Amino acid sequence: MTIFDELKARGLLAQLTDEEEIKELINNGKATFYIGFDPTADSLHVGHFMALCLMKRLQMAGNKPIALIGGGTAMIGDPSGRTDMRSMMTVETIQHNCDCFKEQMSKFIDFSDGKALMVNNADWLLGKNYIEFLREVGPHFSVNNMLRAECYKQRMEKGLSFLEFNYMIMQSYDFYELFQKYGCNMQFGGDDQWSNMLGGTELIRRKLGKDAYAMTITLLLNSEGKKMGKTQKGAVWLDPNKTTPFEFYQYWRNVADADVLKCIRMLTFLPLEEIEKMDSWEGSQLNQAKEILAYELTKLVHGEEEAAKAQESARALFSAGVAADMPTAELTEEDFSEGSIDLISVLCKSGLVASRSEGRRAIEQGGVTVGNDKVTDIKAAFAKDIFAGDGIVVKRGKKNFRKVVLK
RNA sequence: GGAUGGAUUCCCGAGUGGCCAAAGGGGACAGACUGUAAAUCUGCUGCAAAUUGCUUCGGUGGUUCGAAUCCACCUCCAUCCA
Repeated sequence: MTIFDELKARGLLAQLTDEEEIKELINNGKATFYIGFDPTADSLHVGHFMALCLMKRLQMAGNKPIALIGGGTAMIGDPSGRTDMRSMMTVETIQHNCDCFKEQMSKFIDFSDGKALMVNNADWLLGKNYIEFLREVGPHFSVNNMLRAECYKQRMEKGLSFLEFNYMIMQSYDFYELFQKYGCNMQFGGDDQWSNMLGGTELIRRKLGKDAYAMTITLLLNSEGKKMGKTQKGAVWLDPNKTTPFEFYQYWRNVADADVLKCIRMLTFLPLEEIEKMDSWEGSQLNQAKEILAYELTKLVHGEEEAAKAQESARALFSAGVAADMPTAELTEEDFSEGSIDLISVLCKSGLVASRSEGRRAIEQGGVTVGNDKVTDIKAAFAKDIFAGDGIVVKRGKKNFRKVVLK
């Protein structure tokens, strides 16, 4: 099976500028392609992960990836897919984020021996002179056309600043620059990037009279049409310090039935034949598929050892209620008065609830378990010795728990 | 620069002098049912020393016994005019 057919079978391909040409290039390892990542946070998240996987797949097929870090474009802020304006980031933050991105990416992509490149568009964008730049690219963009682009259309009602309006031009220039410098003939990205990417191919054609190609990958949406990889607490991060391997595992363990197969297909490297078998699974059997999905992804991001640990913990916790490797919270002597501590304090100190009011509520509604006992008395207090040694498992709801130990 | 309309809790959105910690919906959280899913039903959703107190309706100041609500100035946003 060719790489192109595989990408297609996995449902990754969304829009392509020239299907035949792109097929020819990537199947024969003749593509030098880039994907841009704007350093808007200090860690990559699940959305980036798809792009990294795509890079990896194409690299394995002999193509050369260029990871572009948007140290320059992040100064502008991409309005695509946004209904409000991004807050501007300071130069220092952007630089810090760039460094973090670099480190994380090297774990996925093989940058040795020039098999892949990493560049930062700050290197060529920041030094630009405004007037010169305008004369260089300005004539090739039609404002009329730009306003028709989907990414701006959505913003016409809510408002779009001139700053953000320029984002497309910057991204287009990146492609142009990479095309000339590295012979980069293709750009990939999320489907929301389509209009920005077309800006690049257009610019190359107009300025150089050459062809370049663009292809977008399907955005990973859940069955409700929302972007996956987001929780109410924010994104699901790849950095284990921001999202622990266990949390990461649980995120995928808990996806909706309707989304499991799609996720396995799009995100894992499992052979397609194997995935086809799962396609007929129904009902509670899908639970197995979720376990596979969670395990595979945790393995890709955090390594086999962490994945195994997360899986074990999850199994143990949900069947027996205790696991060897689980989030732990420590109490100190000062937390106790006269040798005991009240339950609301325990919930707060362990980070299971954000405020005492929330803790009180959780207890009143019967959502709190200490050890194996449900506790509904908000005044309940516990003696020091039950936290001694291995400590005791405190749960809020079914999926939030901490082992609470006396230090 | 001018005219008009706006800014309310996580989001949308009601409230236009006391009965307002602020309707309704969404989301989130907890419970029941389940398969760590979905749907459904119930509860709940500012903070705390919790039948009470404290802080909150873009910002600052003012009027008033009392302000999300009235006045002044400011900031930001949208629409139209230039």
